[in-house]
Amino acid sequence: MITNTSVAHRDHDHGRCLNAALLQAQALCKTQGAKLTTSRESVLRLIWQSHKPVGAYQIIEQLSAEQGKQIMPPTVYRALDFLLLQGLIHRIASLNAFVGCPFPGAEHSDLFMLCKACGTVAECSADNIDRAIISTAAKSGFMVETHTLEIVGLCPQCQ
Amino acid sequence: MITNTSVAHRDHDHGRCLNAALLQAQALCKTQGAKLTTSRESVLRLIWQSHKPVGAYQIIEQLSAEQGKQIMPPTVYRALDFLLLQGLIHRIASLNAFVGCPFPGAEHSDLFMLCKACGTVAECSADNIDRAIISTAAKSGFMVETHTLEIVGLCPQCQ
DNA sequence: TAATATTTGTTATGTTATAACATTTAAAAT
DNA sequence: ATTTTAAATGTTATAACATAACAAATATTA
Repeated sequence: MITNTSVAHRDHDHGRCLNAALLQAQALCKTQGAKLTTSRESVLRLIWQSHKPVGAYQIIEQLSAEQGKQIMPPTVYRALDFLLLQGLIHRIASLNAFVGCPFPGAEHSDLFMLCKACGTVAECSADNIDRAIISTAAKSGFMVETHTLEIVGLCPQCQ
Repeated sequence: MITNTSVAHRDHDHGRCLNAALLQAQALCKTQGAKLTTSRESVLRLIWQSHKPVGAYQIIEQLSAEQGKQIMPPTVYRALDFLLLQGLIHRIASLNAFVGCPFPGAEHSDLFMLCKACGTVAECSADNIDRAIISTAAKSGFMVETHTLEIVGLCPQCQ
């Protein structure tokens, strides 16, 4: 099991999360031959401003403010598509929002713990859950390809 | 484990699904003191036209055609809200679409198996997965309230 | 049958996301 | 170096999903 819960749902020096995410992104893109352009990196940085999922239009607004000119939706959605493709961010379907992936590059299934009090999200990859899902689906003859698991509740700090 | 996979993902007489769903809905609403009005029942019937999730605007379109007049979004969204509240339908977050609940009234957690080939969805409630989710979250000190689990893959018929 | 609560109708708008095509920038081939 | 090609970005418009706010009608209760 890998998870960032001990960081995301606790007090921590978030600058380190941000730094690590950007460095990892640069490294990952280099090995993949993918171009982490300025605009893409800006979007990634905004997403990593906290552990709370960020909506596309929030990004548009902040990016426009930063750059002193109106940024259009396609600009941001294209960056988001790129970041999703590279596995640098995830989309939280139940919120229509995006969050940084704490372990990009590493093979993992995604499970998100959304705290309904503070809004932060921790990610976790748990083999036992994956196995339970695959075997349960198999009982119905269903072949699993991917899955989305979003858990809502209270994080340790908010209980 | 309860599931409708042996129906949803197989050839079957769908008229029986539709009938059962409507009868169950009427019974459930009666015991709950909730009013299953004509308009609400129409929306439920449209959702149960198949095991494929239906978008709100698809419902608006079909309902408008049925009734020979333009139905407005709030009408449909209000019906959807009612049906969701009564547990008669579910929302599939990753698709922004709605699907009928095959076992309304029965206490169950929701797990959806979406076939990416034929588009049908089966629902399943599996204790082992629920337990795995709760215990995994607990390891992080996270208290689970609800969860959304949407599995994408191939149904038995489409493999 | 009057008062109240619930449901539905209506208008307008908010929010999220993409299509289509033009322009610019970067990379590869000559 | 310069042409060719591919990739990324800019721009305009619109599609798709969802709700706020208030008016009118219908059903329930007192």
